Amino acid sequence: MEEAIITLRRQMSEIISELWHGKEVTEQLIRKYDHQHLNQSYSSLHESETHQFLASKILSSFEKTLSMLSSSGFMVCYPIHPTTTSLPDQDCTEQCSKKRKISSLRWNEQVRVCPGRVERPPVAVDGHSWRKYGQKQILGGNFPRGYYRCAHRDSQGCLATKQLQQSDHDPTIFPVNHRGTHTCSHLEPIMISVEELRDLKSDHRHHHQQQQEMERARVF
DNA sequence: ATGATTTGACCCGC
DNA sequence: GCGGGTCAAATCAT
Ligand SMILES: [Zn+2]
Repeated sequence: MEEAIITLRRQMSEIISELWHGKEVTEQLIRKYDHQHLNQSYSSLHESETHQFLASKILSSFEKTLSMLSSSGFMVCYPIHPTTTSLPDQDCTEQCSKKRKISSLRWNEQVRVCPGRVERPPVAVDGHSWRKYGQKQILGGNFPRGYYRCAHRDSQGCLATKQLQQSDHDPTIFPVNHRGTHTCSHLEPIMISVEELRDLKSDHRHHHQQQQEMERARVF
């Protein structure tokens, strides 16, 4: 039983890596289409737009699958990749030596993204799901600072928060300021998903029964 | 219809 | 009053 779960975990992480890969390649494809669209190297503009539309459908299919896994309680971490790395920052140690309780839960990291992915901040690369709740221009910074909180704040009272602000000097660097650690559980949703699976199976049966009955009814 | 993002308003400490 | 952080209504996406 225990072993089966370990095996499942490993298989799931391979599946998730593959999904990330598909998502990434599709993003490359979309960028390529954008480029071609700009240069109008297509004879038909409609054809180009159709390709872009289909590619975006593929992308959202990958993203939907990933988010379904995530909301089912699986850790959907971005796999280690040569062009995308997350470096822990040094100063996370003892700037919090004062009387502050909360500050002990603060740390920084620098997320570097590949040059093609500079437009959108790398919010989900840590495997947690976040909700943006604010954005602000900060003095001396050209890029706005984005404020994110854990998506399970209401459902599980998780108070984890982070701020992202693209670096002015190197736009491929996104310094992240974490505030608070996650108290949300990933195990509970997994248990629930097992229950749901059972329900889904019976629902399916019912659905099939209903369908068969309807087919039968149509025949007669 | 539901859920997520956007964005100006609002709040709080200095 | 000013700058940084959060709220929430309007808007956007699915
Ligand atoms: Zn959390």
